[in-house]
Amino acid sequence: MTSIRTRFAPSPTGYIHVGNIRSALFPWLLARQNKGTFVLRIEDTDQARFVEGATDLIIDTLNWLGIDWDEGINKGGDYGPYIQTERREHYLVWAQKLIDKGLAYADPYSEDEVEKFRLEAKANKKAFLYRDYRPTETTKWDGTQPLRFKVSDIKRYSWHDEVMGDLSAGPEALDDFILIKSDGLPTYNFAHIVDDAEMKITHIIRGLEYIPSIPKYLSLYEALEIEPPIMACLPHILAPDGKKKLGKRDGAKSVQEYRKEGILPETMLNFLASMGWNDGTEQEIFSRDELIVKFSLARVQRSGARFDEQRLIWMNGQWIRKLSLDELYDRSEGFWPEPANQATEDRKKQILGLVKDRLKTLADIPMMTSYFFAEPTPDFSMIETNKQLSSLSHDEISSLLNSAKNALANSNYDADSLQNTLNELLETTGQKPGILFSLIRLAVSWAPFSPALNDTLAALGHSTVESRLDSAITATTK
RNA sequence: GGUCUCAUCGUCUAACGGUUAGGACACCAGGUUUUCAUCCUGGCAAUCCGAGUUCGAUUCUCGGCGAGAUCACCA
Repeated sequence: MTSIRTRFAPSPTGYIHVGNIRSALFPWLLARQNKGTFVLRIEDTDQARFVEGATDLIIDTLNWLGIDWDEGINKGGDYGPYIQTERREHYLVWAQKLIDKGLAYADPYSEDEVEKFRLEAKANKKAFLYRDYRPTETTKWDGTQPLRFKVSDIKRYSWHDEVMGDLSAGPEALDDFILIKSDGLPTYNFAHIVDDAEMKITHIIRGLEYIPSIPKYLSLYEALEIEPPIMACLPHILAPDGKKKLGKRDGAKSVQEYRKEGILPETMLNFLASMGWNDGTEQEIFSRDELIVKFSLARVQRSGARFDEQRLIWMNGQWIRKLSLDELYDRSEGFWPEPANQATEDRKKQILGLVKDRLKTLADIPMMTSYFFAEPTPDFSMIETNKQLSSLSHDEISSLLNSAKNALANSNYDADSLQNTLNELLETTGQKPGILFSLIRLAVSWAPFSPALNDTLAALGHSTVESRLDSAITATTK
């Protein structure tokens, strides 16, 4: 059996959004699972929509996710080039085969004329088919006109789709579509067939918006005498707040945006895979390696799935807790608050370990940790609005803080002895933990929440705690 | 309008034709004797409608309704 070769073939027309990237993930999983080959090809035949730098963005995104390719751009391979605009001669060779067989002809009409046909068909409430207007006589194709495919076998096509099952479509789906545009570049419809054949792609995996076009491809495969590869169409990912296919127009976020919002690549991979796929068990969290082992096209869902950000964030929390501290630290680069730049790696890891259970995204790091690296700004309204603390008078507050300061002065400042000190303090002051600990917590952090008090104090250290308590006492006494 | 596809809790989903229709997110309540979170318990909540096949249908068939995709010199 020949080994599996799959591909991802994006167009460099802008950012990759989360809906697109799944058509990279699934073929990649399939290739890795079968020790096959994954190819990255750039489909840049639409010059009008070409966006400078888009290819780099695609590469960055794939790199971040850990979706690596064996052949293609930046990698080379035996079937290159892997950029369509560099493959013009390849398409011309195949086009010539069709011309020689009388299965391709020059389109004599202007765009306006074709548009008129289209409107006419619409007015008659008929589907527009170019072949209804097929010219009886054509001139030799000189490369300045569009080259059209001449469908010769108008019939119903049936084929098998690895995800959708058995599909079929009637003759209405067949037409004389354009193979090569008047600018000399092929259309997707032609180019991908040539490329996939030359690159020996065994499985084409793409979105289900291609289903209506597949009969056209099948008729072209026949004309070209190419054995069609295995095909699989993926259900759409739908916008979070609608039922429509997720698209840039509806504000679909790019993968990079989620990256900036502190989503881990592990989460993204896991989440995208589990939208429309599951292994039949109750497992929710899958690592990259587990996905590679367990993935199968046969278990891909047929209906569309909404992109649920709440679930994404939940899953991110799961992954944050699952990663080792070192792994998490690696992922945290670029998310630390400004003042943390002065801190050592060990110090940052220590703090990260403290807040790990509290993080939902990496973007929470500054809010959770900044008071460990810089003086917080006291905000006494936090005391006034606190349910437990609001009833305390200024005198009571400064007296409690003073007692705390005195008691803590003798502590060793490790988490255990601090806890002992704090417990003793509860007894001597006769206060409830909810009051005493909340007050100390606020006075040293001025944050809405923080790790366990003893851990927080230990991480801050003796002198910092003391000076923050002093400031709080001074401010209260005033 | 033509062609094509899809259909289980609000959301993501599971269920050889036989289950009290399961899990997860979200939400609600409680516990983990400091906040926030983590973690643990419990709760709420679904087979689009109608026929047919069958002893038995979420599952198979047909018809509706509904939703989506597509009908480019875009991919």
